[in-house]
Amino acid sequence: MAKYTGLSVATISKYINGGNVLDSNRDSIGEAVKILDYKVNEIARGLKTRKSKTVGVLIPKLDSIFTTTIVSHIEGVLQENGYGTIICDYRRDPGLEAVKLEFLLGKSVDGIIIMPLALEAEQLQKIIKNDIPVIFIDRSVKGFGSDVVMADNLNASYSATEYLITRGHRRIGFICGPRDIHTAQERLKGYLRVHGDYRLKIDEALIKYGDYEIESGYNYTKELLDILKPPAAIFATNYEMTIGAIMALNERSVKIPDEVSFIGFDNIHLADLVKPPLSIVVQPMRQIGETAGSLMMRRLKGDRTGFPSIIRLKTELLIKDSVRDISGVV
Amino acid sequence: MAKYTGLSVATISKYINGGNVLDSNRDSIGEAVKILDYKVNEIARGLKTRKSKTVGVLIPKLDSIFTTTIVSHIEGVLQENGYGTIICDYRRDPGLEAVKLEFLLGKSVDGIIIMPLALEAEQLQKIIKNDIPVIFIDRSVKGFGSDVVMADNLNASYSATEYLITRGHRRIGFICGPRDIHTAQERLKGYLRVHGDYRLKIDEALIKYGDYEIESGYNYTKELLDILKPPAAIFATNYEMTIGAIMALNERSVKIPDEVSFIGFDNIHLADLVKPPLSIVVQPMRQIGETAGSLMMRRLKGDRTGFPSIIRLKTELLIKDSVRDISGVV
DNA sequence: TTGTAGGCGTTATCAC
DNA sequence: GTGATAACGCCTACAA
Repeated sequence: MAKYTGLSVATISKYINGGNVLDSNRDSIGEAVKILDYKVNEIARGLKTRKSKTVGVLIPKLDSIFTTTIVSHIEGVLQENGYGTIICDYRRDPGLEAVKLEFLLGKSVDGIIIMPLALEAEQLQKIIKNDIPVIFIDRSVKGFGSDVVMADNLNASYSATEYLITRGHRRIGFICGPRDIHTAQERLKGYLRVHGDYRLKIDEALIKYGDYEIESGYNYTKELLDILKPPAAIFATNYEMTIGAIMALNERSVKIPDEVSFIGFDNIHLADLVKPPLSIVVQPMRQIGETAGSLMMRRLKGDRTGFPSIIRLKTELLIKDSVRDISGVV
Repeated sequence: MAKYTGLSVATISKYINGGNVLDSNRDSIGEAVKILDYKVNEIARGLKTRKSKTVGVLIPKLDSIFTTTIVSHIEGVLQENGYGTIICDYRRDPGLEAVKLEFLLGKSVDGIIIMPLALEAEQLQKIIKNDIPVIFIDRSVKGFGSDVVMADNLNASYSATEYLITRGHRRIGFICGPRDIHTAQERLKGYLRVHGDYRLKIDEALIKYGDYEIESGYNYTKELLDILKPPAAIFATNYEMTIGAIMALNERSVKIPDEVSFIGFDNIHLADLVKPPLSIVVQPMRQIGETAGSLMMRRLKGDRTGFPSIIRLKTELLIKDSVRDISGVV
């Protein structure tokens, strides 16, 4: 480039980075760019600026529509801002989680967005020595103060359960996630709190701790159906377990909502796929992704306003036909 | 590092890259690595070696389980080989498709895996001037000779249709993908060929060209139900359109398989979610991903055996209860 | 406004 | 086996 135009690399660098250059030179450089099909070498630039214009996204699994939808929107926001996204999937493997995080850092990402599983604050602290922005999505890491973008899981669960209660249901089966996962804890809290608020007794037998996988939704639904006094309604608290639950209900030919009322989670398409259409809790995946993306952009620009901010996004309870109103009946 | 150990950078470089170093030096460097928490700067290395140890994956959309499952397995294979993956989603936007491709190249990826949409050979040729390996998945780009890993769409569709035919169905509604997409063309060919092989007439009214989205599955299913002589069976040829079709069938309260037999596509979970369990064509997503990943690794290592190879992976027809056998009845 | 020179962290090529 | 030294392509003082 320098040779072609007869100018120095400094001038050209200025041109590239929008500095002041004589019009005549501007033109000739512009022409050279075309002719030589010049592209800045981001690698070389990164070496100098210590920025890669890339953020890493670390997620538990690429096969969950919840996660990928969020990631997709994060990616969209970053892309608009000239940033690339490296997506890493740690397959819900706590070992891999740390490994991949290091991998990401090794790629010199400028920031990192994590949906953590078993990561601990200490580990994180050690791995991320340089202070690049870290944003958690969906869950946070206890003891590691950083931005978090998540759904308001407690109230999501509260509302859904409340909906069942106000329709006259008293024995509500609750298929919860793992005890050590934050979202699951919150959803459980919602369930418990609404029972308290309505002065209803909790029957521990109705609470099943699954692992957010299809299998456990399937198995625990069956278990719920098999207990002595089976629940009149079942609430599954994530997408996969909702699928599992429906499978079990189908297999047993349990009529929804006549025999059991049901509320599921997460997938809006699911709602209409099943007969009858399912009432579900819908998480604002798009909003989570976009919020995380733009927050990351702000942090990247050095804006630390409100750090660490915990952003809780409202969920929506999509009402369809899977809940029977027995409030009048009772 | 050099300063700390008193050795030259050259020696250290050799150590890092596994060259011969005196045992004593080996130890002192090893110690320095620990103390200084040394990490190779991949950026600087990349600048020198012109390799980023990263491959780009360009996909139409992150929200399709078909795509993400494949990507997940690609990523797994690459990771095992020390390679990173940059995933780019072009949102089924032909404009973005080229943009993101350039973006990927800008990141100096060493190889690129593409699930193309509207990309043309010429464009590709222009964008990818340096000859990094390119592997297509699911579909290829006409006129651009490169490796392709895909499902055997023709036979997948042939078998599914044949299954319907041998069960006595003659009027089979076919919800096809866009005419200009290769997978759709192949699936259509399968449908046509089996009709030929069984000497059955084709009724054009039964073939609907959707766009692989839920909406079109929904609409065309309704259209099929509304024609004068509606089909006895419907075959939807991708995941999204299968969902749409089921929604339409549910909405109309059409009984499967009593009133209409049905075969769907792609999602194994779907099969059991719906009542009755659906017979579906299952694509070997894992295999596609792993094959593409390891093929990429081979190409990256300079092994050009069999280039360009077109790998067609067998699909499976998962038989459940959504097809009625009327062969005896007729 | 433009050019020169030095450096970012690494690898490659020589001598030694 | 080791150490200077020159790249890699870019950015940034600082000097002209």
